Amino acid sequence: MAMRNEGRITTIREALAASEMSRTPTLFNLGGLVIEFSFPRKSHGSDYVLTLTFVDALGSKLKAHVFTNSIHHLPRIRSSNPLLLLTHIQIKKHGNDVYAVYNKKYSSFALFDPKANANNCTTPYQASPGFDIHSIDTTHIQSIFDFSLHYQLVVEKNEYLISLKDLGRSEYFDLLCQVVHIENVGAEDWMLFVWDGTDAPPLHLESNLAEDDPLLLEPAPCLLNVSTLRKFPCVGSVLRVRAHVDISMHAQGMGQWVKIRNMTYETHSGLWLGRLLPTTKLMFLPDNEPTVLECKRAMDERGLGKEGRLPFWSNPLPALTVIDSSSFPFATLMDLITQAEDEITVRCVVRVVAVSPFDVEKFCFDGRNGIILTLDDPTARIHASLNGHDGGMFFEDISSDTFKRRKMDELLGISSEENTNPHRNPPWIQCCIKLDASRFYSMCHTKLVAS
DNA sequence: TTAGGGTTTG
Repeated sequence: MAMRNEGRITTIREALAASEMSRTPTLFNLGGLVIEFSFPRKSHGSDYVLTLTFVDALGSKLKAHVFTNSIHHLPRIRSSNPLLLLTHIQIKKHGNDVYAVYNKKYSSFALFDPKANANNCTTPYQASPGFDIHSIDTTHIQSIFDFSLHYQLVVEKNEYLISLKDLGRSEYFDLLCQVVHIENVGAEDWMLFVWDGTDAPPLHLESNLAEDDPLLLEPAPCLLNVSTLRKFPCVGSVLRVRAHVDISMHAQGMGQWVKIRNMTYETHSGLWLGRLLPTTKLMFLPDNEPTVLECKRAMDERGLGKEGRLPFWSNPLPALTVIDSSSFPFATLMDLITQAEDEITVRCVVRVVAVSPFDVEKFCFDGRNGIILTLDDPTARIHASLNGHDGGMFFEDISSDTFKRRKMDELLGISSEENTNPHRNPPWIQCCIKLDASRFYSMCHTKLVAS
């Protein structure tokens, strides 16, 4: 195969033009900044594959497909816009799409973090075995380094880009968000925790409440310890996103902003669960990217006091409950979960998504006896007890079991035409919740309105 | 070789 200009790095534009003209396959050296990439995965052939898009010093973009024997030999993109050098690369066409193909037999690559080595452009953080920096004209490398230091990535907005508050609007979507945590939840299963400061919409639930089912607290099995949860934001929803690929080698420090392109979602027991697709692409964004700044500004406007603690979706608040004291501070359920103090009572706006026992005739509020309520807000879901004196107070104005049943149905969003509506939509209520020294939650100072 | 893709009413 013919190599064009050995040692020289060609511009993308030049390589495309030359490959168009040439009748025989030609190899090129290319260099640029990686702006988007797929997760590493097994190809349908014998190799592992990762695709990426890079931009060169003239602003041209090109996709590259990298095939290697081992998943560990694929490029690792660990920061926003690393510098990529590709040598002995073939340009191929598929329909109207043109892309670079990395062949493990004769191609090589190297990745540099220009921000980490501004003064040393010859030390890659990762290189394929065949890579030799001395085979490339260093003046070309320097020009790409210079370009990288001034490059400002700007996310192109399109109709697929949504915020978490728009979740469910389309089956496939893009998300611009901050990664707050990554957890390995099985051999090949990873969970990504992402946040953009907005509240995911409340979901409808199955009307058919299984007997005394307190519902799941997480959309998929994944237990996080309190120290991890304490690093999560307390306002806005943190979406759990399931990934069936090893995302560990791209794992960033907490707080990295990303654009996830082409993902989807599922729902489980009224909880959102995002899902990465084999075609999902990731873009690391610098903290000063304009769309990121817009996101942060919206968060600042929401404020962090009382207003910021009220679910975006709870206005107007139906008057189903009253509280007997307004002296407790407003909090989200995540405020409560991550609370460092031993004991505290707060005011929350939540939905009652389940109750155990379901049968009101089994309700008993003697001493420590009571019921378990499953409460959620845009930030979390918890089990809270309602017992003893607080339980008595909650139902103080509700005398008969028939009335109690009607009020509980109202609270759980069960429609009176039971057989016609398969879903229920619990209304928002205000309540007080106490966290005790054993980290149990209980509802208190709250009363159902008898009407 | 593999992937490629903004996605299916047959």
